[in-house]
Amino acid sequence: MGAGFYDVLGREITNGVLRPGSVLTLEDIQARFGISRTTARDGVKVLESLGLLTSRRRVGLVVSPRPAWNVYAPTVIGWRLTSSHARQAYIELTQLRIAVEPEAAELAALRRSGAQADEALRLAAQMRSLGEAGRLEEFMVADVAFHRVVLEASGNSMFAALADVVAEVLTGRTQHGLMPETPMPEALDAHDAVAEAVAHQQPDRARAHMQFLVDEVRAALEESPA
Amino acid sequence: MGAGFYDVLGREITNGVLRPGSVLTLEDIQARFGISRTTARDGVKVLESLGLLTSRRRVGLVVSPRPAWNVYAPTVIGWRLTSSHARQAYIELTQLRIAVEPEAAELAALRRSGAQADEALRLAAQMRSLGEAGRLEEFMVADVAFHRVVLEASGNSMFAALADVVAEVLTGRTQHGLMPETPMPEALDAHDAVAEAVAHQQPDRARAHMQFLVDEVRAALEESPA
DNA sequence: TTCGGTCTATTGGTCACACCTTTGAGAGGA
DNA sequence: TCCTCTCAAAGGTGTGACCAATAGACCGAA
Repeated sequence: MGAGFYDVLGREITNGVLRPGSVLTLEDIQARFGISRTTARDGVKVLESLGLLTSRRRVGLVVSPRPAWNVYAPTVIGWRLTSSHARQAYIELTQLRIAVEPEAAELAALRRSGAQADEALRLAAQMRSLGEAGRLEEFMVADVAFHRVVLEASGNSMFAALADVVAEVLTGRTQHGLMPETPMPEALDAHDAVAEAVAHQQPDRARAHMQFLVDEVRAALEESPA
Repeated sequence: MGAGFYDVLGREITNGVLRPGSVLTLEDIQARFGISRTTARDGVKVLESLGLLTSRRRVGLVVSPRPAWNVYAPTVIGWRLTSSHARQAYIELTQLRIAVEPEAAELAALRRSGAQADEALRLAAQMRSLGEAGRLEEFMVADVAFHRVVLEASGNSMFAALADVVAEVLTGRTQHGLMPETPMPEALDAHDAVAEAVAHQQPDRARAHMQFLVDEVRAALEESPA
């Protein structure tokens, strides 16, 4: 894990070890990681474009305040999810998911391609059989794929870009006790209903059933320990 | 406008002039912009971290497919909004806003600080007086500030990060005919209601009135020409 | 004393050049 | 036909030099 040295710095910043306002210099970085100026600047450039740093002449590299971070960049999401504030990150991602998925389902019902409709139906059916058979591992894979199809079918690239985020949340939910582990029958029904509504181009129904699904998540989120 | 050469390339990619799969080389870039390899690599590094490019040895710099783009990065949003597909970008941003703001309002009612409550009330009142006086320029400023406060008060950094996006959408809405230009009385009432609900910590009410506001936007979006 | 301009050391920004590392693709043999 | 081996093309890294901006110290006039 960890591609380059910038990975280390990125983690330290998102983790809070390097607090906003802290100042580094290229020389610090070169010395610390035993790399050349060229390489150090490369990494800094990345962190800069992720909103974690700003470089100022005669000053150095200043750690940016949290509101400046690109919290939607996959790299940053990854760092946050493996930091000591992972739980908070999961909660925020889940809230985002709750907000977006019903809207995405509605749009998907309007814009989905034929292939996407088939895929949604297929995955919903697969979820049912895997869920009822108790094959949880494979169930989760199908679940992730299902939500990805819906998000992509929305035709909105900003929703589609959240597919990985939702995958992350669905995969990690059990680790944080934010969701029931065993798929509940009503959830299976709701997935079916969403798939059918998307396939039959019924936006309101698609939204309603997806709303049901995320409301379950919301409830689990609210009753989970702070 | 346009910070460095990477700005030009970023625009060409998001615009579709440089299509996904196209291949550049560092030498191409150096020659085209008359810059050194170091500088060229700096820019490439940025475009890479925005998901617009991937560099592969022995091949060059390959323009990434659209799903790989970091469409939430402020830079990319800016490029898309000034590209020839600006309208599509606006629509997507607006849909995102529609999805997120009701949820943010609900959370804001639970988590807002005292100062944020005061600010929301103040801005709502200001919107009313400015709106009724027909001072549209200043009205829009207050409107933007209002929505920013709510998003920030949600306590979710991913919602807060959308404040600039919403500002962009609100500012640019008249240019795209996606919203009525004159603030309608019901909208003023709804803003007031959201502010009060947030101040009095009534999450359901806050959500409902924000929902009313974005439903107006949704309606305008649906009846606008494709 | 206070304000404003100037001067300078510090730090990032750019450049040229050399060398290392990876890898696609073609040459050549089994 | 298929596999392997080689090689050149491209990005990746390192070095040292110099340019450009600027925070902060310094100094002088009001």
